[in-house]
Amino acid sequence: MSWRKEQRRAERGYHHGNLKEALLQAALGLIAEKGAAGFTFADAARMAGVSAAAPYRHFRDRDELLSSIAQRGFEQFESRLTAAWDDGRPDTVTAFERVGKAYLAFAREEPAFYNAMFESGVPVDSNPALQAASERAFNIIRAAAERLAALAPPGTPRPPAMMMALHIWSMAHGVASLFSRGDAARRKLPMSPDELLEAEVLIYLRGLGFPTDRRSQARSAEPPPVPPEASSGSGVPPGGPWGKPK
Amino acid sequence: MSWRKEQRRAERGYHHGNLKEALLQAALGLIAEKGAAGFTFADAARMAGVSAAAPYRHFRDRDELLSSIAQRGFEQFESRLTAAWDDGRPDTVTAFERVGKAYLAFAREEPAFYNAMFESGVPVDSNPALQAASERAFNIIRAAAERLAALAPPGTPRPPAMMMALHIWSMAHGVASLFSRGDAARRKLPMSPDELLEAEVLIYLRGLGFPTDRRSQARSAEPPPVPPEASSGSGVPPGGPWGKPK
DNA sequence: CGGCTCATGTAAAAGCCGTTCACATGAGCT
DNA sequence: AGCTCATGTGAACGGCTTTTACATGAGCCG
Repeated sequence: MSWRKEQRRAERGYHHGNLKEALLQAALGLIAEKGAAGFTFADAARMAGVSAAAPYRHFRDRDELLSSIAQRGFEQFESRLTAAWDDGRPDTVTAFERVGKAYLAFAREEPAFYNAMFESGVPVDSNPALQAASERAFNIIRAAAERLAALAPPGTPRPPAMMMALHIWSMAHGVASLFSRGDAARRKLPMSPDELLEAEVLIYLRGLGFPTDRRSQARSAEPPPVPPEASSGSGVPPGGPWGKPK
Repeated sequence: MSWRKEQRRAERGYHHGNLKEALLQAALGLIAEKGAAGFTFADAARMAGVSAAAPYRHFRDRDELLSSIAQRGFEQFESRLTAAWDDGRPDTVTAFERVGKAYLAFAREEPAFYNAMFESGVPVDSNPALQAASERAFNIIRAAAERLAALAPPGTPRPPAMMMALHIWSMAHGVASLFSRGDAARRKLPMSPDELLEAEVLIYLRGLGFPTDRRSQARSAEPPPVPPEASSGSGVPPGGPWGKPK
């Protein structure tokens, strides 16, 4: 009856316009605030200005909303990782590290998505689209690992790219999940999560025999002739991947 | 009124005997079944055979129960890690890898505890006792890293033990959280989580310059005279830390 | 042994949430 | 204008959390 309601109806088109989108946005905000566990279907409805039953016209239940958000999260995640990887430019190792940073940045800047994707208890296989999105995201890491593996110094056995990808993923997820979540109470660290992960990945790559000091890394993705000293123990950059934190 | 109730009263002593313990056990079972998110205070009360209000005599609210379980989890975790570390016997690297395996074993065998500790959204600092227990557990890893760092091959800069500990923790947590949770739907892997983590840690240690083939590792914790070839690139075990999975 | 007291448990109630169902409404088509 | 179907509403059910007033019986004190 109130003119306010009429006006709102006018602003948006039909009934609500696009309740589905509004609910997704509201849920995203609520999850960012109170976590996926604290998020409530009714709250999202209230925030969108509709009754508590309305959301059921767009989502089978609360879990489906969560799953939709997780799916969207994986899609954005994929595009961020893709951009960071930038097809291995300017060189494979640099791009690889950028992917690691992008992983952490996503966890930090999109806590709601990250929460829905990895910490909400939504099983990845609850929804084929979700599963597919998750795999597409992982495939970025996998493709990067593939390129990196191809650069393995000759003479040493070539590491399986899949394994490398899983290792990198576990490191990034471990750091993000333990140390890199914004406002929520987390552990105290002697260095930033970014630095922590960067050092971890560098040490790991060195363990695989990759030269990890920038000087020896050619700018092209094509394997340059590796100077023999680069894969020996003395190729360690002075100070190591750690060193004084800035 | 029912004789059944009377009998139960007889079996246990006073009122219930030890409701607190019964509630903790019930909650543990429920969390193992349905996850920390699905666990309900009322269910635990029902399982213990008391009214829904009774638990409030022992826990301020549901969160405090969860936090108590997380605390207990960290205590058991600490004792498991301590046993696995076994003060670095028979040699530091072997013991170190055993700690990694113990980490995964705990996540796999005590999903309820692991869930409450790391995935329930309970902030570590919600309870000083919880925080302390968590730190004690981490200190095991830290102490192990300290011993390992002391073995760093001479000539190379010594890695900070704290950083190593954080790296190892993030790897173990990453693998456990992404791949190593029992019944819940998880990703498919080309190798077991244990193998994945073992390879990851070995590569990492090699990246720090540690000799990682067993032959070159003395049984004592005292640094043996490191043969110079052990820290060079040719010290790689044939096949690398991966190789055919058994 | 009798009675007091306090910890421990119960019942009932308020408030919230998820979910369902019958019903209302209005957008777009004929 | 009228039909129809997608979309939103209101009311209702059961369940959960938490609080409050009340019950009970264990252990102590005389």
